[in-house]
Amino acid sequence: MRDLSAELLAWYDVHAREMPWRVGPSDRKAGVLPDPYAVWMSEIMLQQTTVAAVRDYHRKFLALWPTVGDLAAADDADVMAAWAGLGYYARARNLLKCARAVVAEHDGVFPDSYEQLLKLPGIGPYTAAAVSAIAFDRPETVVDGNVERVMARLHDIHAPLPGSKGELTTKAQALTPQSRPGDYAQAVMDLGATICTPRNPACGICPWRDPCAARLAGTAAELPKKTPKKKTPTRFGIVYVARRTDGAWLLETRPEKGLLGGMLGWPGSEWGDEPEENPPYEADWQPLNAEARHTFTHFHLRLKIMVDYADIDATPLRGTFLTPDVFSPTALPTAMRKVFDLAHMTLRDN
DNA sequence: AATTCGGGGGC
DNA sequence: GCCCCAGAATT
Repeated sequence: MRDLSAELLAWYDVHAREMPWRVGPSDRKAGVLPDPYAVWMSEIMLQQTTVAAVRDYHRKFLALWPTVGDLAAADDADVMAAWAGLGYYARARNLLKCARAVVAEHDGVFPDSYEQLLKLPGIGPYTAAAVSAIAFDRPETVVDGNVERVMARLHDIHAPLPGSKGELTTKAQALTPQSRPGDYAQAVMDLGATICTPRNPACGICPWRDPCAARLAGTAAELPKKTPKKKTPTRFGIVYVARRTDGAWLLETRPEKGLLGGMLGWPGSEWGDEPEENPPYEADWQPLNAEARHTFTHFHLRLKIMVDYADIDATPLRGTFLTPDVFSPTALPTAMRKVFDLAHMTLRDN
């Protein structure tokens, strides 16, 4: 019986991807383990997000808040502003909750077990296994999109996701070695990211090409099967962009729950088929020629933009005028940033 | 089991 | 345009 994990680790020793927060295989063999805080930070940011998109944010967060204690003591608004643009903002809210829980409940030290990690905010089955394996070298099994794809192909499993997740997890667990589990977890994911890719898998140079059932059957490129998803509808909305004579912009912090929760945004209507007009204060609002278009996970959004120059003593019913010393457009989520970029062309500096 | 959460890159 | 991405929380 061949040792598949050992063969993959041999491949990983040569082909491990470079990541700023990663301790490579040679250092790990010398007994070096990464900072659990940096590993946890990377895994939260990497949820449904590419390495390329994460790199600069990870560097910025570690520079602003070098330890979990620093992050736990940070202001919520500063963390949300730093996360702006990365998406899935519940991750940022849970990031803070988790940091504060680690300080309050674990004396500022990340727990090393899957069960303890799983209890923390924002840490689910994947991230608990990843932190436990990568940061503490415990033999936990990571199951992300890469592992699902690799297992579906290795075992030629045609049952569609997400229903087949349990079966794929069982297959992945059976392969997880007791030796070098941290390297192995990263090796399977690297394999999926660089060789066993969604389209055009490079089976010819895959370390698992011989034992791969899908390669033998010629079905690798069509796996994993997924249940079909329905198409995304379009919603419409109106936003009101006001600029005061001193340069301040009228903004509001969105509710904690829901889309773009906890982020800054422009006051406006609900988003639906026919948005109602509800300006934040009475004025001669002027429509902008262009509309802001943005696509979220499950719908397209088109925002009609109304603009107004506000008097210095304007008293809005909703939102707060933020002066340039406390507001930067970089703190806006991308949809709201698109509105800013369009409105700013009209509401220029005086 | 389904839905709700962002945003960008590849094709 | 559609698919994917080191998924989690909620319903």
